[in-house]
Amino acid sequence: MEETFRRSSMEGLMVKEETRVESDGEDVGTNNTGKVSGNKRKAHDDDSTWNPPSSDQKNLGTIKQLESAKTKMGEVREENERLKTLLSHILKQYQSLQKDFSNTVQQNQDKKSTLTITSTDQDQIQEAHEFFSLSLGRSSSAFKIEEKYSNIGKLKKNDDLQEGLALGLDCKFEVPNSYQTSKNTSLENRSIVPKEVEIREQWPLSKIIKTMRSEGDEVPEQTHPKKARVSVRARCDAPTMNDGCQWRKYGQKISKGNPCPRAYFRCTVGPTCPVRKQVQRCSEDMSILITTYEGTHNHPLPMSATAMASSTSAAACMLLSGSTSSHPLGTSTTNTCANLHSLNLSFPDNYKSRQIYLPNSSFSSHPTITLDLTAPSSSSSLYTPYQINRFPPTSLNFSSLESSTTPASWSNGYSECGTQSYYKNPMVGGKNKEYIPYMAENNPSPPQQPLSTETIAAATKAITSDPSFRTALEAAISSVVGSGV
DNA sequence: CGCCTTTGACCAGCGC
DNA sequence: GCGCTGGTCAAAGGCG
Ligand SMILES: [Zn+2]
Repeated sequence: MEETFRRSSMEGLMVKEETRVESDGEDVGTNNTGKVSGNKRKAHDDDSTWNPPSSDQKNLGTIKQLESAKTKMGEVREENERLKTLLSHILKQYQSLQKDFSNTVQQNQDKKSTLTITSTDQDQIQEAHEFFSLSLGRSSSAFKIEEKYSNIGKLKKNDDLQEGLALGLDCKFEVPNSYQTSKNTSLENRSIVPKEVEIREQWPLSKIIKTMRSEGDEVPEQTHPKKARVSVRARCDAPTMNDGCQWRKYGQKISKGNPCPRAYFRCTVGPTCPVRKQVQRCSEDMSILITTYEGTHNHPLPMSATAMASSTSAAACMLLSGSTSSHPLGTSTTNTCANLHSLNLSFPDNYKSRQIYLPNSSFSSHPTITLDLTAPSSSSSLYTPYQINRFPPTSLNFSSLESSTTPASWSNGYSECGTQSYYKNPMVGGKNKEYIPYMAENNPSPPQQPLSTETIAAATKAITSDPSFRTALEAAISSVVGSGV
């Protein structure tokens, strides 16, 4: 399975690479300025030589065209080489990550050997493996995106582009600097929507959960399925964080124990998008803004919004996947995870890790991942040791990550905040075509019963110790933080 | 005019 | 059953 996927994804990569070069050639060819080494191009060249030799000027022009074509061809070849280098780089990283991951899984298994090893664990591990393979499969399209981006000459939206680039790079594949510079090459091509991603059917999580629940006979159907949440704590003076998405406020409440009202927002990018977020100031420190995301988008997202979105969906997957796979519909779970994780983001190197912990809010019935951007950067305080709760807390400390140059806004514990008017965000109004397909929660990944402590713990541990997950979360936060730039 | 925010009403879950 | 609380709805009004 895994191998199959990896292979197929590799083929996809190759095919796309070739396709790209060819199409470039054709583009160039139609302009009569370029030449590419394929047979196709030779045909073009022959065409040009068939011109009646009536005018020397025409011949001269043809020669000049040929020269420039050669030059361009050289450029294309260079780029091709770069891409190949990049590909091998990615593969190397993938392999090392896979090693890491299997190590982690093994450690996990060892630790759990004292406990009863349930089928859930096995499945989980399997899922995780499948995630890797599938995500690489996705990365082929991601790679395509990269390629396309590499052709964008102007770097106006460089930040967003980087996000887009990173978005495609699953499993912490980092873009080599040499490659990044290659974005300076000319040519214009922005149609960057891999169909394979677009096509994916999209299921609201709640629907899925209900479906799953109805399959499981003993569990009574609940009106509010427990959706995983991602909570972000950041210092922010503005009323809300600008995460690149479009939100409509649909409610406000003064919650108990906090004088500051909690605002409820709903994603309005897609008409049926189930994503919600809650924004509330911390009662202890009013400068801290707590933003809680719930659900995953079922529509394409602006570049600036994808990181956060993928993080939430990844979190949802992470927290919900643990108990499902022992059921007949486990395959769907796997898919979900694959989808979600495939959206993992690698990030431009300059992000310092932050605390990420999974208290799984014992106070609410929602499993929650909390990302704390407010603590001093190198703080290593671990949150909440294990407790026996419905959703046992798990803590993570990411400060040990190697990549570390903190953006100024982060190092202060401050994040960029947008204004309330998200719709004013130039990235959102449809002016930009840098939408990347974002599919998530399109497949069932719900628990059919309350998650067992061990399962959740194992799931969170396994996944969060996975570098790609860390990367994804970092990316998400970074996106939120940097989206306003 | 369309989309937004505001805000009180309403609903469901939960504990007693 | 009742009250509390969190979350959502929807009418009303504002804004560009
Ligand atoms: Zn959405």
